[in-house]
Amino acid sequence: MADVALHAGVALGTVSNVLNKPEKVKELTRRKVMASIAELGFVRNDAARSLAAGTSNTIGIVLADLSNSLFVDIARGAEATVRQHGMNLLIANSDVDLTKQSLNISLFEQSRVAGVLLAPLDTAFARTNSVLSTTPLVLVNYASESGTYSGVVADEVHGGYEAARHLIGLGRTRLVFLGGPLMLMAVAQRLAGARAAVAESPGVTLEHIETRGLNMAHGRQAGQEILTRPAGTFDGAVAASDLLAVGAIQVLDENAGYEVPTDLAFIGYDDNHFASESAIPVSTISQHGEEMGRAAAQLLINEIHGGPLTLKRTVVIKPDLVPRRSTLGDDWRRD
Amino acid sequence: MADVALHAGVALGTVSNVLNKPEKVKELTRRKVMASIAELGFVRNDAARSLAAGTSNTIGIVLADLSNSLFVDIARGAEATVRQHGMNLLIANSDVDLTKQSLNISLFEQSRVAGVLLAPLDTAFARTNSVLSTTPLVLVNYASESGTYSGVVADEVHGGYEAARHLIGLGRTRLVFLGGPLMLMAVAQRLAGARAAVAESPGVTLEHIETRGLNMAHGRQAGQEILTRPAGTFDGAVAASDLLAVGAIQVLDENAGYEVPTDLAFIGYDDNHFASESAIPVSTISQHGEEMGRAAAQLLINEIHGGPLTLKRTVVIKPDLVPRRSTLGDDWRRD
DNA sequence: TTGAAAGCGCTAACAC
DNA sequence: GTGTTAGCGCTTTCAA
Repeated sequence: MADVALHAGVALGTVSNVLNKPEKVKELTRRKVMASIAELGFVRNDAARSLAAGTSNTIGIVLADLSNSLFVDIARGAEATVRQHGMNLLIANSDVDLTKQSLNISLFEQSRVAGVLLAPLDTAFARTNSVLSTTPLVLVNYASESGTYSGVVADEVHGGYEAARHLIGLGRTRLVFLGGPLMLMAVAQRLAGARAAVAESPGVTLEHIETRGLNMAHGRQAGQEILTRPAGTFDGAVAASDLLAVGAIQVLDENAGYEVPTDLAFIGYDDNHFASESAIPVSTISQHGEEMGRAAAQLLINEIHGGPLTLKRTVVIKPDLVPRRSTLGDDWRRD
Repeated sequence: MADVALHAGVALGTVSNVLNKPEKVKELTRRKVMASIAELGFVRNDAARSLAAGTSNTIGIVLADLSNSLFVDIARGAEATVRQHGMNLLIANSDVDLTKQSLNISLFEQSRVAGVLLAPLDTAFARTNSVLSTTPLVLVNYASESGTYSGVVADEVHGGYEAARHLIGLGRTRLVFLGGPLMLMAVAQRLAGARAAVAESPGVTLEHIETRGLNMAHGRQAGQEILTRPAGTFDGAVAASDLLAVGAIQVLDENAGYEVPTDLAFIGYDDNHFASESAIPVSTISQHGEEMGRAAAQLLINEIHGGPLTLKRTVVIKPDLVPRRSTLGDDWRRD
């Protein structure tokens, strides 16, 4: 920076001002300095900057699983908001590993980012021992039970409710809920929501087939399970994830007897990028990942500016129904 | 750090040594210091550290598109190698935006990471103006034409060749290549490989249906195109991406007349995570993203340790055939 | 506006 | 092994 000052014939402090408070510098001086910066290929050392300034302008986000499009959406949304505030977003992937998650959090702490967004595994944030002393932390997709942190969550109960309502609205009365393990809060809540919808609809029943996970293989198993029942046992299915739905539908599809959605209408959950692209586009509940990311970033930025005593709050984002062919049948038009 | 030293009753320098060169400190002292660190909740300031040390221990990776599983795989592989060397990996997403890509690179430059991995868009790295003055940079999935940078690429020509060979080996003789635009180097090379395989097989023909992109919608259009031809025009198809293949297969599947793979065997490209999970699991060419990531990270680390005069080299990773039902039919067994 | 100077928290080289 | 000290490159007073 001294070189730049020399080259531009100004004081070192002025160069700093050009970079940080351009409005405090005469336009002409500013141009001169900028020119020198370009000519010398100068790149400001952010380590020194944040050491001296005591604050960084980057925010870190720790994602539970980059293979899950929900988290990618969250990151995308967070980035938009962060950029809007002139800050940058750096991503760390925990890859469904609690140890890595802790590591990543402390990595960001060490590098003194302005704040951290944490999108943990459903059950995984069970008291991450890394106690963020000073770094502001906002949770995404997981509620801080103790109210220690602000956070953004999707209203899973509502999502489950909407899914079941949709089927009931289509005249389905013998529902089945596919999903598990119930240890996963999100699954339990979706099921609760579906149950609530059924409870308020006389004549509608809901059975729960518990799966051991939420991916496509589990979906196939669930599909097999459905096939063991007498034909017509169910006429509507809510799956706790799109993958589950797709897997189950495949099995049902291979074994003539159950046609989707005629015999059995299916709705999934997550709005996974390929849910709309499978053979039978799957109706689903979208959690609006980008919106969650944006909201979380906003909360974090508030906290960064507001200091540690900023009121902690939890923003709840209502998921929405995205009906497709697996419930509407041919009425559904592909774009 | 001074606090820790005081608390532990040692000198400040000793605390530094405990953190950086534990072997230079007596075990007892080390434990005392660690205890104080824990008790005081001390977190080392990495900004100061890298400022003083002149080197950071984190590596940044700039990814073209987090929604593309190839890039996620690359990141995962890179992280494994980076961690193995005691360093950390931070991810930035360019989101298919050249401007963001440049921004992300300079972001990493500014924060003085030890090195940068860049996985650009196919054609997008056209002379990114950010000239990394000092920061070592290694390319992934894109070859530096000028030999300025080391890099890791998949052998696209070989991949295309293998795909076509697979179909020819199954007795298919009237092939079609789906893919485009040819502006994309990867597509052009895959096509070239397929052509090479056809050229060495007398009696086998290859037609090219050019698409305007590589996603599922383009695949559907290509499928329509195939349907306009007389039945039996083609008996084998190589698609430049899995999404393309899945889209085309869907269209063919809906319009009885073409059964996959009986009438038309299909092979895609990328080993996209859902290629194996679509209704008809799609045979594909896997680019071994994780391996590419590992190799790139290794090259970068070599360069970091070896200094700027390290020999630049390009590692080529051969993609492999992953046969599934869309070519093998019922012979293929789902796991 | 400008120039000078005091650190930010840590590493590394040096004597002890 | 341990304690001391001079910076790393920048921001930010403060007086001019």
